[in-house]
Amino acid sequence: MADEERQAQILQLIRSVPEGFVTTYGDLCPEAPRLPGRILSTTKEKGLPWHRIVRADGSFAQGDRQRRLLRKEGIPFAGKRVDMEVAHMPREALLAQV
DNA sequence: CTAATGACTGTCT
DNA sequence: CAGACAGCCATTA
Repeated sequence: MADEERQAQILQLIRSVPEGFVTTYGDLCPEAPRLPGRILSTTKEKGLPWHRIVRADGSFAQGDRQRRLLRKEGIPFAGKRVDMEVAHMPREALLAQV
């Protein structure tokens, strides 16, 4: 049952990311960054701001499709990647919201 | 049960 | 700055 708990926790964190900000896979699950990724690729949950989940270095996994959504939400860019200095929402901040 | 894979990450070349 | 490696967890073959 711990697995579902972990997944539910991750989903909740994803939902709590405010518009205009982004978070990383590592923040959603420091122990296994691949988990959030797998969940996002397999889950059928709707309305998830999956585009706000980016890599630790500010690059994103879904290429153009994601880039456009991010830009549309007014997320600051640093060249070709997301400006983490400004738009990054740390794990602690997400936990604090809940 | 073992091996391979994936929306990852930090460290080393 | 870009590419290669090894670690990490759960799913799939």
